[in-house]
Amino acid sequence: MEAVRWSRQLIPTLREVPQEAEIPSHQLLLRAGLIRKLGAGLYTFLPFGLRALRKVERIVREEMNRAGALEILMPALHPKEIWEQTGRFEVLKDVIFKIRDRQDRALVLGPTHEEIVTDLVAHEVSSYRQLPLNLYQIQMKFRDEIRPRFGLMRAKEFIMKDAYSFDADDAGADESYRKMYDAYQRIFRRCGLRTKIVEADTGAMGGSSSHEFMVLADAGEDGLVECDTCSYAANLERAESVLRAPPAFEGVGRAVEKVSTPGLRSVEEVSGFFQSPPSRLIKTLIYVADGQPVAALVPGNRDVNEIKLRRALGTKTLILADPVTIERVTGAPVGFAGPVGLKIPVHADLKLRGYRGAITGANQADAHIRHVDLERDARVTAYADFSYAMEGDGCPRCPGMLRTRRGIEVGHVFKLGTKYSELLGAMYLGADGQKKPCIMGCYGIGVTRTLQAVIEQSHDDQGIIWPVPVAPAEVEVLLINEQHEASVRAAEKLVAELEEVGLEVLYDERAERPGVKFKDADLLGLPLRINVGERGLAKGAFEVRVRQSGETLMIPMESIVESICAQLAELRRARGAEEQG
RNA sequence: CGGGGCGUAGCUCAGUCUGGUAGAGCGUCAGCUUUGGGAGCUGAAAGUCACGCGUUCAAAUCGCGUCGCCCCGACCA
Repeated sequence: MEAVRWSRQLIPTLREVPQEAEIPSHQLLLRAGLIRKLGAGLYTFLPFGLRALRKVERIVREEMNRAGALEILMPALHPKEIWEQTGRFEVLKDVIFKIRDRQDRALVLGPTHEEIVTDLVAHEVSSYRQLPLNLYQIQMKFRDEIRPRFGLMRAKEFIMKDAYSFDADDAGADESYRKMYDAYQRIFRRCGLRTKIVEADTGAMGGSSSHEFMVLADAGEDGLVECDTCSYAANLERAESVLRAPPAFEGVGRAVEKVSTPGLRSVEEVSGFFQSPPSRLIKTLIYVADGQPVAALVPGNRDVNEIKLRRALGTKTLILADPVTIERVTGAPVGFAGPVGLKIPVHADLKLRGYRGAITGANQADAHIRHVDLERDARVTAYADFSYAMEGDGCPRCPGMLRTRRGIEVGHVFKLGTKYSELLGAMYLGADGQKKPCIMGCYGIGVTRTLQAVIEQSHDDQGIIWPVPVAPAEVEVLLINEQHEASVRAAEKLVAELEEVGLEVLYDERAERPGVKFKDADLLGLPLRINVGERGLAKGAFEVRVRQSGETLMIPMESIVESICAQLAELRRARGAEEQG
């Protein structure tokens, strides 16, 4: 095989940080010459970016196959009708790219494939003997994101591995789910990623149970909580939490008192005026749920989690009321709503249970009331958990405390039930002769996002530090002086020997100064680098530099291949061990 | 969609307030020199100053409009 020579490759490294990139992984993808932008959320993979991507894909394939899933490839273009059959064209209309062919037929660019795979199975599966079945593909998805950002992290088109399981009964579906859950752990571990598995909301997908695989990173787009004591962890959209002790405020037992608060609308303004912590306020938000106004109450220091609130209310739609509605419902302009005397249903967050001595709006312009005892003074329709969990809240499962983190969602597994199989007719005939819908699960991995997450989690201020299994090549041979003939001969022989034992080698023989090549090597971040120069040759040795640790070793020329293989094995092993811990 | 920022050479940016005909560093090309952490010297190429309309004797610079990109928010599988 012809050696991969840097001078014959396209690895356009950048000395400076491109203006377009904010977070480390995005900057490094560009600076290391792995990707280039075409437009917002649209990227070209350059040769070395593609090599790393293929490595991730290979790991995903191997583990999916090992778990018994079958690879297929579905179309990216879908007739619009199939999306209308499940009602998801309406649900997803904002993110679906819609196009028309020359016959003016409506098509969409597939944002996901539940409908397509279910339609396939509806046609091809008819007996319980064909189940369980798990079909997957690795393919480009298209989503008209509201805001693409951070390079590959949230793009308009991205590569996804999506798998869909079909089972005859719940026990089988649970087993399929578990297999995928296990496979995902193996996949991310092999990619060198530390992931946190969290309970998640099922969102537009529908279904019952769901877990997300999160890569912890400050630049992550998702919030999550984890318990410092037990294994509880959840996406912030879903996270439950408890207040250990109801707060005790002064003024408990006294009668409600109206206080003039001209122009003070926000929690900050009001709590400042009363010299009270924001948690003492009861924040009252007016929503319109399925067309009906409702009040939602949360402690003043917390925000309403609308996903949890909608679930608690059991409504399809939930939007914050407009100022006109608020004034009509509360009798006061925005900023002075309170639960006392409201004529609409009042839903209170669980953390407000037992709130006494609280402050809230008076439902009258420029006035608040204090000494409010929620039970005594207001008619609360129902209590439910619909505020966002916060750092320091109690764990819902144990006496521990919750911490908040940020993460990148790289994988998501769902139990879907029979929603799609019923709508699209994916039925099978059971042993009992009964026709039943397949029980489905779906399982996604953002492949391109995973690649970026690896970089986000594994870099230093000099560049990328590739985990061996996903590195675009395993070893870089760096020729220090391309005009020194003995060095050239030694380097080329070395490259040939390394390739002989099956290693992937990048040979930097460019006519550049050593410093340039060193900097580029650190930036590109291949696990091991061998410097070939006069200094080492004089001692009959090669200088090996380990990217991760930064340590430099002098290895005798005769044992170099053996040493490199051993060190790569060690690097793989160390990463794996880290995962166990 | 709301808020903010930006758009000048391949990249990073100055010049815009106060209008006078295009700049720097890096990169590229040629040559010399140099070769262990982004060298030095000499020379060269390279920009319809995002686009359009307007104001003006004169527009990168002022006005209006459009497009693109980035960030924050809302949203999100």
